[in-house]
Amino acid sequence: MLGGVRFHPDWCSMAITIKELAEICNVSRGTVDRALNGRPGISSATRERIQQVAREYHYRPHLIASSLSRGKSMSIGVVVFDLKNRFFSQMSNAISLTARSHGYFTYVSVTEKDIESERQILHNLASRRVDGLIMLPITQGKTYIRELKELEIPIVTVGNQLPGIPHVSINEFEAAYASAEYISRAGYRRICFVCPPLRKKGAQNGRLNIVSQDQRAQGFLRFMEKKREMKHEILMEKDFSPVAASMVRNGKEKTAFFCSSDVYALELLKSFRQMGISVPRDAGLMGFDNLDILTFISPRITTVSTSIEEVGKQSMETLLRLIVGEKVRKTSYVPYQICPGDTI
Amino acid sequence: MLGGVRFHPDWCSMAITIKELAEICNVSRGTVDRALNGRPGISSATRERIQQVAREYHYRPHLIASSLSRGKSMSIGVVVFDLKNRFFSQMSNAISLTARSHGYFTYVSVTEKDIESERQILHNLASRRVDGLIMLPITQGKTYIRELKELEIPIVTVGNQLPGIPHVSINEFEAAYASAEYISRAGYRRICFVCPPLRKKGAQNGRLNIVSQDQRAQGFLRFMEKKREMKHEILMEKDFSPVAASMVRNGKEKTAFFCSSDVYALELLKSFRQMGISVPRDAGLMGFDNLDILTFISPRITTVSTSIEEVGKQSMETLLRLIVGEKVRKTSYVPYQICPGDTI
DNA sequence: GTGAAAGCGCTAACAG
DNA sequence: CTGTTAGCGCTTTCAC
Repeated sequence: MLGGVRFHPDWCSMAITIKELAEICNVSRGTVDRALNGRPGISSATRERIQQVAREYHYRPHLIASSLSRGKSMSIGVVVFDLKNRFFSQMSNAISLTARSHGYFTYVSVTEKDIESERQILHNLASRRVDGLIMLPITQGKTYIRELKELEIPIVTVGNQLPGIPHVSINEFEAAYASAEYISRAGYRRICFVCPPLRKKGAQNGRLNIVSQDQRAQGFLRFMEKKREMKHEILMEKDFSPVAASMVRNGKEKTAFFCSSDVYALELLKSFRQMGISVPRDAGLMGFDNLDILTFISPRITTVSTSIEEVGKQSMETLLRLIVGEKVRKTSYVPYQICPGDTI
Repeated sequence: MLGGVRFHPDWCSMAITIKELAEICNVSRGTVDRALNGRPGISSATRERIQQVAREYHYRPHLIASSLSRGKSMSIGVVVFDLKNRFFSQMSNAISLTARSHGYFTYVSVTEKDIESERQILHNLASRRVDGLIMLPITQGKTYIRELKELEIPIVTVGNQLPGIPHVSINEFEAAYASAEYISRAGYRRICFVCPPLRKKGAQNGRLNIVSQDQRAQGFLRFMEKKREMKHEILMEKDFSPVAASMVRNGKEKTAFFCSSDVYALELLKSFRQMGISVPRDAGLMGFDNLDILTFISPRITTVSTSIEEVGKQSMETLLRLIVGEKVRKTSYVPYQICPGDTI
């Protein structure tokens, strides 16, 4: 490009810049900017002439330069455990769509439940100057929250909560409470709550964030406090199936297994089947999340629908509000719904 | 920050820049750059001093500025139909992980099988100057491929193929051929191939890319050509379940339904159950993809495992090779494996 | 309505 | 070993 002149639109393979366009059109860069970005203060004649030339030369705006200059990257970071879990992928899907409809693109990254990875990802995203962050934190604790605040980036959490940081999720507590109530109404006198090991102090120095699971447990327990006449247990072994099976075999009353996730319910159903225990004949079963794979399972597992797409959408909308400086509610709840099935 | 001086590390909330660090340390920006980015030509004494100050002031590199200056964004675009489909989300998960292990972050965006969205996304990502692109194209055709080439960005496709563009996937043709063979060996004399409507010229002007599904069909047909004594049909109605059911009821021979996706197999199994048709007693059933939800389904559906994570990983690795300018194979195949189940 | 110029924060080539 | 300087491509302010 000697002398700063381009001879043919398709001649040179390198991307054309605003500066070159300016030279070609014999105007200043400012004018090109006005023409291409719909800014005022330009005659429609020159505007169209410039737009025409830009098209001919396949001009492509350089969003990195633009970001640097405007101090906005138009990108947001999404940080989740992984995308294998349907819950997270469906949510990311909704986030990505909502973001794009507002001109934002999403960096999606997965922590694999590793605290150090999470830290690195967050810092990297901060360095990339994302305009906001939606995260499902695995970490918790004061130090961690301070670290997040020091990023000075608008953050919305989903799933697990972090005190002082805006949060979108279903009302886990209420949903679990209502589910227990639902089971009780169905006539069961004994409920066993199946959940992953909570407050596992050992792993990763007890910093793992399991607030969400914990709230489900709390909701369940609250209902049980009200219904003193009912029996309840909590099963949080890693290998819960054999224990559950022996409860079914040795218990006098028919037990309903209320699982804090559909995944556990599926596990249990599978093991029960292998052991010759029939659901709901020998035991009740209820899940949580209404994963879409349930439609293929028979018997239809009773569960709680948590409209995960809505969580994704609302978290993004909340984040956008934070980005433009509006105040937002610290916690927004998305509706849940009990989905009757054949197992309760 | 009057006079360009910062008094306290924690005093000012705005991020500190390399220029300010230079002033504080009484060195030049070049030296700070050398210290912070491990470049040679600096004494370890000043390096450590600068690093120390950078830490005190919570210096955070500005990757946007860095990208602009170096002409590399260290980000790559991932473009898929959606993340609801397990296939895509598992792949994106692997891509994201592999990318990060090489310092790249991934913009994940979903087209929802809309040609116009796909175009917009690609152009936006190009404007963001992603260093590479992994995509599962919905579009096909010469014009489209030219458009992709004009982006002048390294591209790797997965799933659907595009002539002339590097591609990573399983060998659909071979896998389908082998599956048909497997079914035949199991003693079936009649196979019905269930797939989505191929060559659907109507929708989106026939530009929809269904190469992947097509290759599965071709593999099936090739085997059938060899085995003239066997009967075969192809079922590609939208509402295939009733048709399949009537085939089971009216056919003289036991039919195996070979579905081009586990999703169809699941659908069929469900409908069959509702209609009192038992698998594999009344009909055989084979799927494709080995979706992980199959472990929860009984009977265990016979299927083909396509190690989708491997596709994600390899596509990213191929892309990285393209980015550094290495030559790559136009097509790399990832191994497939037949997963015996109880339905064939 | 248009032009000129000073950034945005970092990199890299060159001079000392 | 360290400093200087000219970009990277776009935005924005202020003159004219």
